[in-house]
Amino acid sequence: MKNLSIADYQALAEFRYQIRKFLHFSDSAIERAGLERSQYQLMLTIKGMPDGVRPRIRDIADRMLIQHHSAVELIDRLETGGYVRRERGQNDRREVLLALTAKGERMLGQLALHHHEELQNAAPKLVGALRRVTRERRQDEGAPRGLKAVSSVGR
Amino acid sequence: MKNLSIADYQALAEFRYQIRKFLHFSDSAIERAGLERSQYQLMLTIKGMPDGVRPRIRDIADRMLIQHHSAVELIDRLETGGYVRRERGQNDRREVLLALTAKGERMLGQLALHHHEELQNAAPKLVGALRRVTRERRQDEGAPRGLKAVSSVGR
DNA sequence: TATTTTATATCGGTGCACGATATAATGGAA
DNA sequence: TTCCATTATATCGTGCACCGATATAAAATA
Repeated sequence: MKNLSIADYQALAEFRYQIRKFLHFSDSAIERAGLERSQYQLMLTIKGMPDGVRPRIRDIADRMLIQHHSAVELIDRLETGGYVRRERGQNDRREVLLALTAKGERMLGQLALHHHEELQNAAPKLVGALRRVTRERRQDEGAPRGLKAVSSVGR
Repeated sequence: MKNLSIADYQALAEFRYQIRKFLHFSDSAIERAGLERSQYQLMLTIKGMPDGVRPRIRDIADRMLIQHHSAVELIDRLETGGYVRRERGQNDRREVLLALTAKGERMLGQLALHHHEELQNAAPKLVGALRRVTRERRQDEGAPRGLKAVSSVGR
């Protein structure tokens, strides 16, 4: 079985760090807005559907890679907060079709914009970390930057 | 205030989906190995330290972007499982220096290799999604692929 | 009509992370 | 030396995300 080099471990660690940093940013932005962690992503998932498709709970669960009953719980809270609307399917009355309310649209708009801006900054480091993992380096990306968060280690 | 286009929302949603997919893969690989979600990352964080640095709990917490007492809990469970070793600092006896045990090294090696392989597949889509968010398209990446997980929507 | 399948919902439990707080060693300041 | 602020780690109780098991109800099929 092939083994990884120290550089590989460092690259993997760096990639996880970059993901965590982005999600950490995301979490605090969402929390400041008064939402829960996954509520933003569920709204984004609705909004990101092709064209004007009204997703069912099943579709949301698939896209978020969670069990449908986990999606149900999230949607319960989103509906309570007035961000999302449930509507029974016309043809198939088992279905629940989802849509953002006006309030949901506004909130999602703000948060998504904030995330979009952050990603303009964060993307290069994420891409760089991925390149390091796949060893697909390019000149213009330079060497891996030092582990800033633990620069205090030299004690 | 500038607004985002539908394509922007779709790009953001796609990026979140790709991250979730990777983390979902990660979670199941880790669970199959009998570990908890963050235990792998903590071990990886130790291993990914520059040179032979023995990190303190403080360093781990900084690098994982969690509170130090959250790191303490994780390390408690890792130590119980025999993956990580605590050692009091010589100079400063408040410090706890961490190291992987042989068992920890073996486990981390397997998991990291598995992750490394997966990233060879996943990286292009992640990079593509990031490019779409930053509008930095390149010809060889093609248009955003359809939302596979919800292809069932056309019902 | 009876049975199976599909869609959503409910319940109880686990892991991750947090805030508040405690313990204990260190480093200065008086 | 004594006192106090700082730093490092640990403990306790809490909330959210997600899960497995199970329930309800509509639809599809036999």
